[in-house]
This record gives sequence, structure tokens and C-alpha cells, in this order.
Amino acid sequence: MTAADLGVLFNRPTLAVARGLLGSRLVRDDADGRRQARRAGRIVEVEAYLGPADRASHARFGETPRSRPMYGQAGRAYVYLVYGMHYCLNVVTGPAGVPHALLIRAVQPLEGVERLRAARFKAEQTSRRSPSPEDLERFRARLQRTPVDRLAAGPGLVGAAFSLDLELIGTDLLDRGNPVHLEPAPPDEPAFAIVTSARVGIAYAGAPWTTRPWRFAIAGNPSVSR
DNA sequence: GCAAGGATATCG
DNA sequence: GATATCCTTGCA
Repeated sequence: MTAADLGVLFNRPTLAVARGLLGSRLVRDDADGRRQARRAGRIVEVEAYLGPADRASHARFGETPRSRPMYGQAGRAYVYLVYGMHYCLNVVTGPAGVPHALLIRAVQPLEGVERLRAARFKAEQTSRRSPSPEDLERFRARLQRTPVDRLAAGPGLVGAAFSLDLELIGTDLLDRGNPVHLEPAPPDEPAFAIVTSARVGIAYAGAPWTTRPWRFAIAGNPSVSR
């Protein structure tokens, strides 16, 4: 899929976009000319939220201050805070006015691995309320032992590793000029199988939403969340 | 197994 | 304004 094709992809129905987004790159590039600062990874797991009918979607209450970004153009970012500590990235899909989105659940690091690790540490340092030096030291030691493939193997971990927060809301992720954006996989990348399953952490939504197979992952990829 | 933290939505 | 809940993580 070429760069122009991401724009084409996002004109398709949300569940098709979910499949097409797998393998694409999530990129953060804060380079200022002197300094190299690129972080990038392969998107290996996403979940689709097809609100407002979808009772698991943040759009289930209709258009509210929080859900408003989901009503915007396809390709924009919707970021939310869960459990008071983790920032989760969604890519808006569907035409304007239709609040569909894809939650980026896991990314396989490809570039800037040490920058991703440093960002994980910084997130821990700043998000917890005054963590003790001992806690931080334990965290650092564990982080050093964390395999590269597990650095962004969960939605909150993606947020931490790519330094995402609410300021990102509304960013056009299809614009490669933005520090945080999406890029297509290189054309020579091997094909992969896709596995589907039920979405995670939505028991409150009730049937039939809890069992919809709207979680998509690259089969066998070591960075998929557990 | 469970506590952590804060924004959000909904009630009074 | 008060309260229940949450698209999670890491450690006991």
C-alpha cells in the first residue's frame, strides 16, 4: 500500500479500514533538523468502535464534549484517558458526522527503540503521583529487561511509548508533516494472516456488543497484547 | 488477585 | 456538587 493509499483506505467502511490499518506504521518524529528523533512501529492490533449504536463506544451517549472528535473527519486522532492514567489513541473513521473509530491496541517497535523505552520511563515518572525513587528504580530495571516487542504491547503502553496525550486530539494522522502520523507499510512487506476476537474491557456494554469480533490482530505477532 | 488516578457522564 | 464508572497496567 502506497502513501496515497492510506487516504483511499480511510474512505472504506470502518471494519475494512481496521484490517487495512494492520501493518501500517505509527510514527512520531520530533526531529528539529539537528536532532534525530524518529520513533516508529508496526500497528499489529486494533479494535473497532461503531457508535453511537455500539454500546461499547464512547459515542454511545451521542455527541458530548468527549466524543465530539469521533464525529470529525476520517484519519483524525481521538485520544482519551482511561483509569486516570493511560492515554489511548484512536483513529477516527467513517464520514464526518458518523462517530466510528479504531483503537490502536498494540504496536511493534521498528525505529527509535531506545526513544520508545525512554518515553515509557518518562510516562511512569510523570503520570504516577510522586513515585518514590525506589519505585522508579525498580521500574527502570524492569524496563531494561522488557523485550523490544513488548514496549508498546497494549493501548496504554502505545500512549506512553509515543508520548501521546489529549493535546493530540484532532490531529490529522494522514498528514506526514505532523509529528505524529501514519505511514503505509513498504510494498515489499510479507503478507500476514489476521485473527479476530471479541473486544477487551467492555463487559458493561452487554450483548450483543461484548461478543462482536471487532478486535483485529496480526496472527502470531509477538507484540499483540495479552 | 487488586489498587492506582482523573476525566466523564449522570444523577440529585 | 456528588458519585459510579471506566476501550488498563503492574505489582502484591
